[in-house]
Amino acid sequence: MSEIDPLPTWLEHASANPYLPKSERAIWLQIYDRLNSALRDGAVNAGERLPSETVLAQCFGVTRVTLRRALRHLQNEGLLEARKGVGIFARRPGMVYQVGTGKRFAESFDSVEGRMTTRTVALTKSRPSADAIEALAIPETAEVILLTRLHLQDSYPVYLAVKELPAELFPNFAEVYALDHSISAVFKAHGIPKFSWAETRVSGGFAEAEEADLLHLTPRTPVLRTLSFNHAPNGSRIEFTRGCWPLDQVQLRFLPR
Amino acid sequence: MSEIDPLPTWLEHASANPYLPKSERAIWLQIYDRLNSALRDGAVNAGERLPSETVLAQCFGVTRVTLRRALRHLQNEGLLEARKGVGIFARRPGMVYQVGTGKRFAESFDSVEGRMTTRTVALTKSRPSADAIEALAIPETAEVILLTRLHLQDSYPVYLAVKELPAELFPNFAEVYALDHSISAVFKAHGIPKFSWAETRVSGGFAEAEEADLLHLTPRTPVLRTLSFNHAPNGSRIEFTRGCWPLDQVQLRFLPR
DNA sequence: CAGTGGTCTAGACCACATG
DNA sequence: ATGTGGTCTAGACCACTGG
Repeated sequence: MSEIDPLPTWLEHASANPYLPKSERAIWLQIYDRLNSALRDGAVNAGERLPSETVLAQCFGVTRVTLRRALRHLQNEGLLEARKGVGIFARRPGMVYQVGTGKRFAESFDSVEGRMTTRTVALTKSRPSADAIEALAIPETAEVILLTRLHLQDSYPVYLAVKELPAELFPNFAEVYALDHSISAVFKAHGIPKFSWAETRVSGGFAEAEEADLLHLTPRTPVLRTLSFNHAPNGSRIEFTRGCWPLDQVQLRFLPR
Repeated sequence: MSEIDPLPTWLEHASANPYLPKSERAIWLQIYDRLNSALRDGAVNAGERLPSETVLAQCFGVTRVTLRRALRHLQNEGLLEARKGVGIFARRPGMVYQVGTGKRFAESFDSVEGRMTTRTVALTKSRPSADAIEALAIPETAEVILLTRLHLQDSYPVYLAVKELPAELFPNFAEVYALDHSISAVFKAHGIPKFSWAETRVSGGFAEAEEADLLHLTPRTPVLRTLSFNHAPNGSRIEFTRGCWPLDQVQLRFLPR
């Protein structure tokens, strides 16, 4: 940080009345409350960097350990991201994504404000994962196309997808996909003009290092995980997707039809 | 604990070679690994109490702070539950519950091993919550039946449900429900022999104090939350349910039909 | 009452990213 | 070289639970 570096106004206020020492509520929770408000009220903007832990600890009149406890919980809730050696940054407060069923996945984001884009992180071939073997009903010696994509809203990552597809069915995957990064274009080019959603499973987990990096989360942050299956009209299974979502930023919506 | 209280065998082993001081992996993560294995391998049985934090810290040759870090993560994963003033207990490692759609909720647990039971925690009347007002399409001045139920597998809590139903539609709710604690029996008694699932929304969150207590979780543990809606054949909305699940213990499964 | 987990302090060293 | 977050120590006091 620069030489004198003035405190943000929201922090000055906190600095004056740091916390209530004999309150019912633990000190770290009071600090959590204040930071939480500052983040949700917009006193701190998304992407903005917070003062360092040392400075914050001094402002609130506590040890770094106590301060870090508050920070850790805000990270778990997806409001903050810590970058080692760099600083702590405000994430965007959770918007709700209505990821429906019955409709194609791309349409799921229609109701979202802002521009949704997709970044292709990796495209390789490999052996299928254990889940994919079962989901796609292929032998473990088969080859799959492994496609990792990151979905962004206004250049902000909100969803990480790792897809596995039977390589045998899509000999020209890379070529077609390169054109406009569209999966359905690949399907169409291989004689599958329509495909339909077969099943989705939702569970919870914790962000691995790479997931955290791509999603701008602190490692080991809780996340929502999805397993999805698509099949062709003839019933053959053509796509298996593992999804990873920041826990607070998504609301998955399922309708009977 | 009793006077001399011998260490469990799995701990003795750890005690001898506590951790690798100059390893890549952080000390607390190495401790996490050991405890994790002990819990998943069955070296510690579900419901069993661990030695106190002080004892564990000594065994692993670390401070309580470091040990507690490992414990906290195991709590987040639903493997441990800390009870203040009492001790730390092993939870049952996560089983997967296939909570389907299209079928009635009770059937969702059919595939589960062990005996599923339901405990009625509370049954009162009150004003509808904000979510319920929208979900049930009732005015905020209306009255709802507020029903809290805990679902157990072999007397182990796996799912907490808070239901809201328009009181107007079910004048004899309490009487009928008292007979065999069945919701569908109540519906039937009020002229609704059939009802169908309308929608489910899934999101994440963190266990409140009461939720944690009922589900045998440590407070602020990450959980899966569901919002479900049921309606009668004529389309009127008759039930709104908020569900809370231990993050690791559930896999929600959604099919198109 | 004694033992437990929950909280907090005041230091310290490290790996990492940036200029 | 500097400042950052990540880790760890060695104490301490508290509120709670159970016998």
